[in-house]
Amino acid sequence: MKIDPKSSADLSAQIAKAIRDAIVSGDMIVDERLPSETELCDQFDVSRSTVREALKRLAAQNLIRTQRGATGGAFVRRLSYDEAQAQHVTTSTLLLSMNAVDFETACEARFALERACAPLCAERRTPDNLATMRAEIHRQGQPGLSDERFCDSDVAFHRALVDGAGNPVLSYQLAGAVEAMQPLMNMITFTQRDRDQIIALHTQIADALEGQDGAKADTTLAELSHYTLTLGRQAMEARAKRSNNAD
Amino acid sequence: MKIDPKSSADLSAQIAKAIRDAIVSGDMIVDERLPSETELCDQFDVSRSTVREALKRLAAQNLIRTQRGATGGAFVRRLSYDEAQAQHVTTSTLLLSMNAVDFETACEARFALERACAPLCAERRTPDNLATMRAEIHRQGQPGLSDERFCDSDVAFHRALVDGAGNPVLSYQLAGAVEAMQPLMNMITFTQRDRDQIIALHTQIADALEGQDGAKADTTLAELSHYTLTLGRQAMEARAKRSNNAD
DNA sequence: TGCCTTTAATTGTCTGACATTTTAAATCGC
DNA sequence: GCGATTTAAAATGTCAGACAATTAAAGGCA
Repeated sequence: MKIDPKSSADLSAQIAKAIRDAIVSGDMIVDERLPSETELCDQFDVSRSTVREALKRLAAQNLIRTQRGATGGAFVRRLSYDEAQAQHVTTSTLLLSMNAVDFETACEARFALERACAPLCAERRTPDNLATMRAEIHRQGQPGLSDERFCDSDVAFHRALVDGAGNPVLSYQLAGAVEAMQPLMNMITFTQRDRDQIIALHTQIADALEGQDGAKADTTLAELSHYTLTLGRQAMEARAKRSNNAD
Repeated sequence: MKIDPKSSADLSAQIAKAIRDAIVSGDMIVDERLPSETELCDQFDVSRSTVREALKRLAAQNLIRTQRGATGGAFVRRLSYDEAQAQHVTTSTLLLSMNAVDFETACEARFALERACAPLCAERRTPDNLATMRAEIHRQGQPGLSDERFCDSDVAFHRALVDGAGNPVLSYQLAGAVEAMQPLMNMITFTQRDRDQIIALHTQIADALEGQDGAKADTTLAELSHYTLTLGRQAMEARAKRSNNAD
């Protein structure tokens, strides 16, 4: 583990990279202890502050955990699905908001990926998955539900669908697409008619999955995708109109 | 922007979280300058080392960039697709390796997602996309190509397919699934017969996409998925046998 | 043996200093 | 007055040393 003395980058960034490479390449395994801060100072010939900044960088990426005390130190951390997912959702959300991704692009990506789960979910969905979907559908029909809560429930419904595929890697990958859409969905005002329509489609999807009819689930998802796209377009137009009037 | 004095977590982690929340929520916008380190010391009532550790955490997540000099400081950074993708690939790869995800799960996820791109790609693929695919197919057929290079080319082919859907969000999401599979694929030894088979399927896929036949592309991808799964199973069995013999 | 104290190792935080980089202001020469 | 040069100031990057807090192990005592 060495750093390039000619590089112009921050020392802490170089050191973090060196250690990260060791972890990603498998040179360091899960729960292995890194050298103590003092030892790292000697190894890289830098001060303790610099080493600490490097370690904080790794900690921010969930690559290490630290423990105080006599047998403490920094340890390679096992990246859990939940953490990876949370990280992925944050990154995806930021990516969409910072790059002004339009509703249609995000929506297309989300439903394309989600439809990929439909056949697997139809095959493997558990009673638990179905119960979650039914519960969310019920929640979506409750009067007085705010648009934001309606969206929350929508996300929960779709996550149940994705989880129903019984493939944690798939769930992890899709969480980014589904959850990152939420801020965009929150721009939409759902009329009662919109909600009824969406609930009807959700019910059809749940029915199809319960009946293990993957093809039906897929076509209904396509319908839902199309409908959501229409709602999104209307919302964006209304938004554009409002901002024009405001000028 | 405040931190909880009762929290037991590291101060630098708390400060990083406070700033991160401000960025993610949109309170701070792209290219906005954060207070200087000295100002942050005053705001949070901590030392400069602590503030710096917090800033390094944010830098590690590509949320800020820093600049030295009189008008320098830390600025909210626009997260680019490339960075987000690189981050996503690293996380996905680590997730798979650290959690000993089996070949079948990863393979299933990858092809399910990839098949989601097929119809879009058939519709929108550019001559450029097709040229890349053909070039990679040609590369895959060259004699003396190492297994690793063959895998590289395989990934490049599939990335061209994904990019052909013309949806950057989709490309970003799928990069994680496709690239993270590579270490697992690298465990496979591809015989000449395996390669011929894969090349034939790749050619069929490219033909289907060129002819804008999404359904054909999809079914061929399904075939390829099945075939890859078989190869993976064989490789895992061979590996298990070897490790048994080694005992 | 079992409980308590001490000790050592390690990370967390603070303080102060100096180096480096970059911009803006001040100065100088004309 | 204007352009070039010098200087100053502001900011991050790095270093050194100190002390606090935490934890586990070693040692001591009944």
